[in-house]
Amino acid sequence: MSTPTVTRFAPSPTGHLHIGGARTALFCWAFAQRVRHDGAAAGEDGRFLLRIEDTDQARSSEDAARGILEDLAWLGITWDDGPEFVEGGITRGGDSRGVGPYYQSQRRETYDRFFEQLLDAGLAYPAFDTPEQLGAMRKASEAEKKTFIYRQAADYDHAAAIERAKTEPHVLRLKFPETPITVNDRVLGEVTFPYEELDDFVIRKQDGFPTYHFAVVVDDALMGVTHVLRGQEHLNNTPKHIALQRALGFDTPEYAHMPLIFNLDSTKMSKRDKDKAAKKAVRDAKLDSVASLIESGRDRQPHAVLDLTEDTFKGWLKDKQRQLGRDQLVAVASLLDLHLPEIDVEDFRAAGYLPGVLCNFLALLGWNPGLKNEDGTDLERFDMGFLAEHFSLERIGKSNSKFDREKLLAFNADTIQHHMTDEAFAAEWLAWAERFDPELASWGAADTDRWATASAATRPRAKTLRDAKDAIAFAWLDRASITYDAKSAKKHMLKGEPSGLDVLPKTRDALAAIDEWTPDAIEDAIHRFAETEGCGMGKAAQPLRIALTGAAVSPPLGLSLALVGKDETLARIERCLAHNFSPESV
RNA sequence: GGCCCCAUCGUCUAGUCUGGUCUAGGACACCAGGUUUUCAUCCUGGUAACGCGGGUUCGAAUCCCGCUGGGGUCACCA
Repeated sequence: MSTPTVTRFAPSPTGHLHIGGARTALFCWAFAQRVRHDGAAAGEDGRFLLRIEDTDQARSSEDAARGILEDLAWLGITWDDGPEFVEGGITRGGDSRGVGPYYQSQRRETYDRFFEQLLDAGLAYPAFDTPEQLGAMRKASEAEKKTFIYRQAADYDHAAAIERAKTEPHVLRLKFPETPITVNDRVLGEVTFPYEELDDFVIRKQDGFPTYHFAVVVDDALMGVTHVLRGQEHLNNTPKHIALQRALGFDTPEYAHMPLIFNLDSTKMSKRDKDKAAKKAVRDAKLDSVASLIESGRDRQPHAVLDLTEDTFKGWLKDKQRQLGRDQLVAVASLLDLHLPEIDVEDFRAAGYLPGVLCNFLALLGWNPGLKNEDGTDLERFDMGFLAEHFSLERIGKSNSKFDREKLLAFNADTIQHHMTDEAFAAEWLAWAERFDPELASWGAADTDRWATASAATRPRAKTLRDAKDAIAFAWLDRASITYDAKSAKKHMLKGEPSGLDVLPKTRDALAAIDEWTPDAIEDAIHRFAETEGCGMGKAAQPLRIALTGAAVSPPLGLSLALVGKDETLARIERCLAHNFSPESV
């Protein structure tokens, strides 16, 4: 077998997986999959590698790394090489090629070896400038309206510096070769950077850890990465990486820099957006204390807001910079009935989006299959398998795109409503609830038949797994607390001859006579009733809906009544009949 | 500000490499009708774009130049 084509995704574990990172990972995955798919017969392999870039000691965490692995797994993005992750009997990652470890913090000796090599060859050198000195140099350059470029001093004495480095804190810098560097990008074409713009950047920090630039180049080379797909924000880093590869004697991989993703209003999609939205909502509601916030959401659980002190809260409100924790933001949002913008993969998951839909939509941001459907419309709905077969660098666009949540929502709704069976939906919905709505999950698990009915009733109306509950909220209503919507009651209960109130008792009797309380039997009974009564479906159905839910809206009656149960249905009808619907009272 | 990248409907985009078949197509959103026992769905129709200015050419959304606009980047972060 020939040398495999290897792509890699290398997140730094400083938080959840950002939606932009998810797209990068998706493209890397798809590219490797395509090679594997097309090259299988020829003995070629495509591999997707995952590496954790935790060289920033202060900001990295094991929890974050674990979270990113989970997010990727949920999306359906599998990695061939990398941290091992076992879930549902499926193992992702592992070190079958023996090029690990995949945490950069565990690769220190490797980096040290290459630092040594560079130092011996005089291609890298110790530098002793303090942050203060560097700051002053930058300031001086800025005063001259020039970009600060760090260069080795003309009288630099390498041997002396090496000696001095034995006892003094220092960083290592690359002696940048005096030549322009051309990046041959698979998306953007040839891009040349003049030597004058490139400086002797730091490759080893004072704490001994490699900088990103160094680690990424060494690891990519040693791990056999052949194709580097990353965001366009890295384009300016590429000449540095190429210079390093040359100094170290590595091959330069293929590069493909992809366009960036922004919010609809052109701002960056940032974790901060959520905090901003919450802050604005709290201010708009003129709530200036935790107590008033909890008061405003009276009937909701305060959850994590409770651990907020008044001081913290007030400080947060006043200070643009200060941010609340994730759980606290969620709590604030739920108290205010506020929809926070989804930024991280986890946000979309919590909001009830399907992973396949998210990937589909993400793939369309910057890539397009360029194919048509049979009816002549553009092909834009596809699954992971399609991506694995059709993804190509050539069809990646060059311009940035904006993330339109409306379209994502439309895709998600379409999939739930038109491309999913009730059974599949029931399973997905329950899995979602287990993670994000335990109360709903236990209600669902308690009665399988009822859950199936609930799923069948709500699926054709649900846009997300989260909003699925809305359409059948009446199932949980406490009978005594049902209030009848005045407008609907007037229209469907009082108007006409006969009025809804006249028909309802007879409808009740018809229902009471049903033996087998199933959606179909109920639906049949109501239809037969309307026919024999000659009153039309509207006259039979709408009063029932009002009795059941308090308003004239519900899923199809068979499903709605089956969901509520026979006894409860009849009880709600009785309560409704006992209610005073006189014109004055409604 | 220096350097670098980009530029088709409000948004995602097809078309650009290989100029004519583009009075620029699709999707989402929006508007107007229609179907339906409510809601949701569904069907039909509609509004809406080649940033500007120069070239090249018989002919330019497509090629070239300039301008404008947008973005990225200038750390001992990644």
